[in-house]
Amino acid sequence: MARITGSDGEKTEAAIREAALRLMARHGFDAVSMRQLAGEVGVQAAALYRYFPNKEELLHSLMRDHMEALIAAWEAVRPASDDPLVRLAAFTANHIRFHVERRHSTHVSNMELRSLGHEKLSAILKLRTAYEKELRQILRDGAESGAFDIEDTALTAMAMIQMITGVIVWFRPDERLSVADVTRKYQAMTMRLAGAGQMTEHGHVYALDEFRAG
Amino acid sequence: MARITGSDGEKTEAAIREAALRLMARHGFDAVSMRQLAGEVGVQAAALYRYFPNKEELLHSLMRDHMEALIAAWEAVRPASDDPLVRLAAFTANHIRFHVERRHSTHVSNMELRSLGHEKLSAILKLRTAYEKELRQILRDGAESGAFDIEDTALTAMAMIQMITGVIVWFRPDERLSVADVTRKYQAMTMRLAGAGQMTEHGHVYALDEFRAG
DNA sequence: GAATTAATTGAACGTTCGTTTTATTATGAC
DNA sequence: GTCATAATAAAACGAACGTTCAATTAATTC
Repeated sequence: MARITGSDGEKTEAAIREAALRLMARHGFDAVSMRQLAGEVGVQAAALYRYFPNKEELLHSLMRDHMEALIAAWEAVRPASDDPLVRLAAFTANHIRFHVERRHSTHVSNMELRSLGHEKLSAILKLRTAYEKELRQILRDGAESGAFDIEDTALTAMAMIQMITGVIVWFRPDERLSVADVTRKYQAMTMRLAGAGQMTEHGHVYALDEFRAG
Repeated sequence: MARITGSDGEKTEAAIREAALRLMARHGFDAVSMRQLAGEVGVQAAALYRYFPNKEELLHSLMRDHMEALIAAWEAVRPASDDPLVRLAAFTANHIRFHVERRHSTHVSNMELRSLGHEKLSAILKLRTAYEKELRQILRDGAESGAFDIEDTALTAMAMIQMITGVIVWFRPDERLSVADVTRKYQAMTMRLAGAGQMTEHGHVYALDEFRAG
């Protein structure tokens, strides 16, 4: 036997990606075999090689998609305003929303970098650096304009990103807090880290609904 | 051939632990084979089974050691003072020093939890929770006494831990910043997150040398 | 210096891995 | 309907995996 009734290339590829993210997020890249992945999709292992030349390419493709989607999501909501507070609030909200919605691909992208070869690793890190640069620029602008009070912008940017990415470690959407709650609280914390504390006292921009909802 | 001149059980076990941490931190638990590990130690794979009954037990042992050492390190430097600022500064300094000094075991302990079975995972998480509870208590005491201004202590504690643990992602001890520099800057950031900003303006306790040096 | 114990080797076990090859079938175009 | 092609199955490849076991030797004990 070979081709099965109702099979469809595009659907199969999407199913492979989804299953790969889910399985690899839970068990890790190495612990997921091509047979197990194929079984989850309802297909034979050999069929996977019609869509990805090998296992590492599959991982790389998943990670590239993740990073490109993250950057695209940010570019879609990036405020026209040049107010650093508005921009930082928007960045935080977008980052949290994206990572909560894509917890599987976030886990894979954050944990499996070491399973990539040199060139593929560099390609992913390049995207990551470009994204982090956005935050650094916001902080630098805010520090220059006096809106923020920051001792070390590079270090603060790293600390912020680690803090807000960490949401997915403990956050479960069906608990006491909604995504909107968490976003608001993390926005308040990034403002504190940026030294924008004095602005919070008169009910400020970064609590606007557009950033709360993400 | 069998036993080799100069061989010694204790030294071999220590060498196995060290090599396992180094290799697993770099390549991941699954990607390190018992043969590769044995080769790094200068021994045959079968010799490893004299010290650890299997690969999972080895991982569990490494993680348990890591967590117990972390808790012991904190108990050794925990201030007698009940000033929340002093305690938070000490916690931050100890956490950063410990994780920078043990970056390999930190990576393994943070990344390979999913390679543990149910019971072993629970045992490690129990230790982790006990450690995190220390920070939560500091924040709660500070919030009650008015030294801190915190909206959500549990969430703030998680955010803080993620932030300060993240140091090992980017920090390399031979760069522009010393461990003391990084510690001081992260202490300032945890104080901001705790809402203790007003205290920093009169050159406060948490900049004392004992916490800077760790 | 003989007996015992601790430490290790080397070979082997069955299993699973990523991947390739070849054959087979459903689908879409004409 | 025929035909090309896209999609998959089934079987097989060698290599590597974690682990076990019997044999062997260094160190220790008496």
